[in-house]
Amino acid sequence: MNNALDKNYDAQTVQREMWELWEKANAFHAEPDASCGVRDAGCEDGQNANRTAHTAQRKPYVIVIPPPNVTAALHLGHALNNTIQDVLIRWRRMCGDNAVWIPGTDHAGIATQTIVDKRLQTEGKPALKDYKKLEAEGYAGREQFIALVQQWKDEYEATITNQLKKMGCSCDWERQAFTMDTVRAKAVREAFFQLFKDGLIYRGKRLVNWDPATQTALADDEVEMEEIDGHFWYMKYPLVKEGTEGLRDKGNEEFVTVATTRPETMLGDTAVAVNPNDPIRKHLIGRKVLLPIVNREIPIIGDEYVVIPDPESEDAKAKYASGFLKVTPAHDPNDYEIGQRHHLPVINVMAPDGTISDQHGWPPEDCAKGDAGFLLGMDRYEAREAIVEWFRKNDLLAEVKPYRHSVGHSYRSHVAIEPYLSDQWYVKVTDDRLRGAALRAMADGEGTEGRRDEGTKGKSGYEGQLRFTPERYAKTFRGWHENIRDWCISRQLWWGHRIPVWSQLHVTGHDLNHSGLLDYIDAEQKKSSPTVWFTYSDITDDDSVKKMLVPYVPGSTKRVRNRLGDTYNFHVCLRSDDSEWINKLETAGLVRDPDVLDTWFSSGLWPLSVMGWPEETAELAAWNPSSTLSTAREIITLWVSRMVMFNIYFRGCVPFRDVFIHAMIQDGEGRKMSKSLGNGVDPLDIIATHGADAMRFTLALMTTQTQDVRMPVERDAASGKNTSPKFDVGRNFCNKLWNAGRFAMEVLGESRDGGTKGRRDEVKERSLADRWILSRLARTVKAVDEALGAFQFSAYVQALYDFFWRDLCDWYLEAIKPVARTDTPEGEAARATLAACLDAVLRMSHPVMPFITEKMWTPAPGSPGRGRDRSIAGVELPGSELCINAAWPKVSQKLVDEDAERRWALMQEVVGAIRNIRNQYGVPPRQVVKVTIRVEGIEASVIGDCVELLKTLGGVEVCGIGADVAEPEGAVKATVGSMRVMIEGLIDPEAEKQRLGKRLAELEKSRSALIGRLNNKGYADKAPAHLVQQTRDQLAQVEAELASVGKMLKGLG
RNA sequence: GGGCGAUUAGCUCAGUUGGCUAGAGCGCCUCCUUUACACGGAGGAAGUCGUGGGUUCGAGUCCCUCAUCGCCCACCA
Repeated sequence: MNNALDKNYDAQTVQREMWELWEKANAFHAEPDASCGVRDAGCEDGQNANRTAHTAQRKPYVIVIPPPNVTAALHLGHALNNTIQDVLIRWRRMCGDNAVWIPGTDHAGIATQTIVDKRLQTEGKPALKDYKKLEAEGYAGREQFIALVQQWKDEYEATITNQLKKMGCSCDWERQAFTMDTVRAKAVREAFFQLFKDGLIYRGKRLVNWDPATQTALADDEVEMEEIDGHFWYMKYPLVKEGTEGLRDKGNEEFVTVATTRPETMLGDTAVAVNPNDPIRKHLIGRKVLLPIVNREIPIIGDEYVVIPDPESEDAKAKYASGFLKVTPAHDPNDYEIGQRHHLPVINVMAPDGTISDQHGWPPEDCAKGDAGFLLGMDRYEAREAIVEWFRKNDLLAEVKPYRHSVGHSYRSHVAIEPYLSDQWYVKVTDDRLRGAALRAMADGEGTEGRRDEGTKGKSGYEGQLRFTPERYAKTFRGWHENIRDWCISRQLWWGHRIPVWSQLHVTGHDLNHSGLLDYIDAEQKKSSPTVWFTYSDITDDDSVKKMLVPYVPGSTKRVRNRLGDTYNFHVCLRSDDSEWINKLETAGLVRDPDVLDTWFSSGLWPLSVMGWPEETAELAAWNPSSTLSTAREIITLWVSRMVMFNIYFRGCVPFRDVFIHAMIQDGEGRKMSKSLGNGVDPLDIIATHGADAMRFTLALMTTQTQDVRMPVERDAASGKNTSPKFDVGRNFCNKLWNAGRFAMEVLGESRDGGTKGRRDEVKERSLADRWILSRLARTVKAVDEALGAFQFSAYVQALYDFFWRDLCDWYLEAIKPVARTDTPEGEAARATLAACLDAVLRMSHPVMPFITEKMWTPAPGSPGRGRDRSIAGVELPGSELCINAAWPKVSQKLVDEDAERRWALMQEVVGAIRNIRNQYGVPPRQVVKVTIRVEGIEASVIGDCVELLKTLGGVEVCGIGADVAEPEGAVKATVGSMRVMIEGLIDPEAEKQRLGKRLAELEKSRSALIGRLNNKGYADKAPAHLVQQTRDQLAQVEAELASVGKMLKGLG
């Protein structure tokens, strides 16, 4: 390795070298320290006061990465989030914590499956459809397809890992996890089993968000609303004459008119509703209508959900409403609820692909009663047109109005969601053990109102432990849980954790008993740690639509035994892939559920599963709960919520203490970055053009608490890659740091003491410059600690920037140049101070710019670091081989020196005035000018002590300082507070006299013009007042300048 | 429709219990290749802090109104 820093900073080489150095040192790896966990250590103070560095008892600091989806490479948003996490981890590691950052990836069920399918299609290869066909024919199509997805996953997992490493992420790479690897699979099985056993997982027939394209159910939050230009169709349903039910009186018909945006669902109508408070229509409640096309007779019911029409209303619904609402329980969530309230039949008229069908809940005999046959097999949109056309032809279409409204679309396939009645598995998140616990977990009163069950006496280990930053996101979290519905967890996909349930539907108790299954299960369920658990629903005397699954307790197959004649849907959950049990179940005729789990089920377990749960590992004991979760706000509901509920449920504690919600990165126009817009930026591209440190620095600088980050994107002509000039800031900072380091090392290296001789000097001996810069250092360390503790990454970077560039480089380095290389006490002290400051800067910068700081740490003997202790009085900088492991600087606040700061500020002002004058008069940089300063009182002595500094920084020769120094002839003067700074020799008196004389003439001319105008009676009386005033003001200004110029002329003699 | 956030120099943003003569970076203008750095240095111009009210000795900061933009949630009559 070189002994000195190269002239130019080569980010790419440094990144490679430093990464190898860290890997060789195994610097990222941590082992759990069994003696203490986050949960014991952290409550009283999660942020600071963590100065137990290098002692035996280390506090854990744990971050579990939000696992990126293996669907695609990481983008800038990930770069931001992972920069934040790495900053925190590296900071805490340097503070002496046992810091660990656990990496991993997410299988991202539907997203990955869809992307792989799409790619296969575009490549013209056999795609999902074809494998489904194979599977149907018994040829293991499922396995083959999953193998292809696995390939994709391997590829992208490698890509993502590489990206994170290139960014410098100091994850414990030995602990890399994947949501679908064997350890995580075990956690998923255990969690599912426990929830199943505890009655928190049930099978329900409900309206789900059905994606007819991918043919799977979606969670509520996988549905995106899109504005659609649609129509309102007003359709007339003939009233059945009272007393003549079943007959249609062709001659003298009455109608009710329903309004709908979805005419095709009318096939499944089972009622028409009116508001019981509707004075005009309520009398029709109890009557019946004959549903056109289908000839189904359906009741008119009263339900307050119905909006009473009001054409004047601002509300679109009231404006468009007809007062009659068609009720289609199978195809609309609200109608479904109305149906439940009124015990209406549920008639599903569509197949899973969105075509009209009488095979999925519409009894063929009911369908055959009317004329609906021609619609069977039509796509829902075709059927819509056909039905509208039918109504038109039969003179039953009253009106059509255009209507813009939003419609749910699949976030994957982007087709409109069909509310669809189907059998799905649900987690009963509305249970107080899940939802209630999550609400109670929130800190600072957030969540305490959610505590409804006073029976839970006192705090139970998790309450009030969860804190959001920025705080406002606690509201999002709370609101979500208050309105949550049970969570549909089954997905009709192949890529995912397969649901560990074996079922037999419509089976009699006799059959179950006969196979001996009930005996096996009884025996197993009595064990303290059973492998199987069963539930059933009795479908004999109730339609399965309403019946939920009944979880059963040990020994209670009795009920089935007692009613062997009944028919059941029978479900058995297996805790593990126990082949003996699988054999028993399948012999008995049970079949494994083909569905997989919602991807969020496994990511919800992430903080547990990465620690090896359900095994009682040392990691689990020490590192769950973790310390901080850093994530994007769009994921608070999808992910954070579920982790909190699961962790509390399975382990009785929160999964993490702090949730930091970071900003979103948008493009220059405030749009989301996305592939379709082509405005996405690959972090690797930025690393190539600007360097990893520059990227991290810039991202951290832009991360404020309130604003999303706008990132103007440019296309680099040479590479064709997207980049942004925003990252120049970071690159420039790196460059500056590099060069300041080179300068310092040169100065320290030249001297015999290497900058260590003055280290034990006393404060009183320090020069003003030393006192001042150490005061600034003390303030900076404090500011940086506070910023990082409060997740204020921008403030952290800004404080570094100001101290290093503005104070250290612009002023201190320049100030000490004359003495820095001298073999004097002052020179020694300056070198020690410089070494300490730069060393501290490297340490403080390391979390955000790890590569360059590590590089600058190691190379030269005279340089900071290399195991060398750089401490000086009040500044603790113990030696360390590597920067990554160096102790975080500890600086005494006693170094804050307000007197030195005041003196320095005064000196800076004088220098500023001098420089201003020099610039204005075009004095060449090296030309020394003569300055005289008129100053009184204490300030006189302050400035008097700064003569050398003024000389160095202002390029002046000081001719006089004092209250009554004579004003030099022909001097240029400036006022600084009560001081007067005068520089002579800049003005050629004759030329200046001429210039001023000319100006004097101009001013006098304009003065007489203004006076003339004001003396004009007409003007003074008639012109608008403000104009007159303006003229007066102008005159006053001219007078003032005249006086000034006159004085100057007099001064020139 | 409900909620949250934003609106400060040409651009991107700071401004944490009300005291600001409102800051930074980029860009712009002038000067400078001086032996750490032109990815640099010195200086400069540039804002009635979205609108309209209110509270206060004092408001970018607190309250209300409106406008514009963004996000989240709800909703296929």
